[in-house]
Amino acid sequence: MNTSTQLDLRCKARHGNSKVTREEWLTAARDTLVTKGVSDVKVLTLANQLGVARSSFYWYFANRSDLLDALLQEWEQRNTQCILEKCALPTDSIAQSVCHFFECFMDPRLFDQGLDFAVREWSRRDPAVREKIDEADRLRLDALREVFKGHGYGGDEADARARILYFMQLGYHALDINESMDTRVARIDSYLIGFTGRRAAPDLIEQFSHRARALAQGD
Amino acid sequence: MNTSTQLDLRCKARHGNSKVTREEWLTAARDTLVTKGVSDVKVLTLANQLGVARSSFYWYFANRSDLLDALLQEWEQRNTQCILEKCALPTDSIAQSVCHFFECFMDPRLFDQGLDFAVREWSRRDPAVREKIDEADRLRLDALREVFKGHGYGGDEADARARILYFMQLGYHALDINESMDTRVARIDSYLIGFTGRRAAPDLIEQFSHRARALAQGD
DNA sequence: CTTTTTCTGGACATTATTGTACGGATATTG
DNA sequence: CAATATCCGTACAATAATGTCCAGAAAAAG
Repeated sequence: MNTSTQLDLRCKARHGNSKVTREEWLTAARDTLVTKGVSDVKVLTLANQLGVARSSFYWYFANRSDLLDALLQEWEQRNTQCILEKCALPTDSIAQSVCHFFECFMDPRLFDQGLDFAVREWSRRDPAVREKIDEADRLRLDALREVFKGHGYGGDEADARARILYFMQLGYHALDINESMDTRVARIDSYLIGFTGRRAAPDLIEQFSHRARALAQGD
Repeated sequence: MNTSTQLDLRCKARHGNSKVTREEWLTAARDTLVTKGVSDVKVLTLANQLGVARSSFYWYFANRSDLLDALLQEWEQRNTQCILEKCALPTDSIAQSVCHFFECFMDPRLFDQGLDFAVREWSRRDPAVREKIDEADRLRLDALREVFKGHGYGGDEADARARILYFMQLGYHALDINESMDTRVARIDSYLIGFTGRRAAPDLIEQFSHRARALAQGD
């Protein structure tokens, strides 16, 4: 408890009269962006949440727009990278590649689904944000298409399957379904047939299910 | 031109000093809900759009919440019904059933994709709306699962394929992709393989492509 | 033409949100 | 301890949004 307090003090209250850090403003703002949407990210609300006066905000940020810019930059750096990395992993089967892709969405430390969706919603009202989302989608779909092509699918089918897989994953989260990991894991066999058109090796499924349940526990 | 003017008069300005109708308030509100989200549906903005004073709004609606209730009711009556109807159509092949399902999303008179997505976004901030979205998703997925089961798929695979198909469709629109109908039709063959795991009859594809292009023209 | 019904517009009160100014509190530094 | 840099809080100003009140315009009904 004592060391933990010291650690807190090293992060917060590092200088002067500080009660909250810039990071805490950003975290609160990201939470609101994800749960309530960009138009509910308000300086007053965040200040009340953090228990400080509204004016303190303007020490860390020039204005509200400055805060939103920071959030967008955070998303831009994080979410696309892990998909591209998973797609680049060499595998023996298409099923294994698809499982790698799935891992992005099962481990909250990799791909932040809520943030991705929130930014997408935001993009519908802000052309600058829209441009960045479009580029992210293009990069991710390109990577997935190459994965299918690398496992012997023709250009057209690789493109269609990449889109089905990507849109399915996005659509799943857009619906904000509340399913347990067990429920999802139970369907992985059928999903892989649907996505790849081929039956996956049983040991791959076993391996993936094990890893999925471990991730669900560890978090 | 003359008859059209008469028709306008029969709808608008039916009584007293009227300049806009309740329907016009609703239409403007629906447009804003779809393009900008629920938090941008503001009485002042709508009044400016329609060219009347803000206070006129309160003749037609008790308050802002009353307007939003009306929009939700409109969505509830429209969007789920056409999916259930298309799923209930008897067919010779699963591919034909999937094509029927697709028709909902190709004909704007049937399923309003923008409205559906906007309500989904809205539901993330309003528990009452969330309940109605959940029920709609349940009904639609149930119907799709029965379609696959009716064409010989086992329970688990039918469930997985219903979800893939539904989430793919939702995800597609969530990403707000701008593709021409020609581009989409060119992929239908590969899509059907991905969704059903079976190759569709060539004449079915030809028939569906023809109908798709006709719908794109007529609108 | 008069009365009635229907709808609009301007004025007012209230609340929410953004942004600025400045004094003051607190830990760090010398 | 004194000086400094850092951050917070109160007060003020401006704008936008909601909702209410009521006079009055305009078509419909008599």
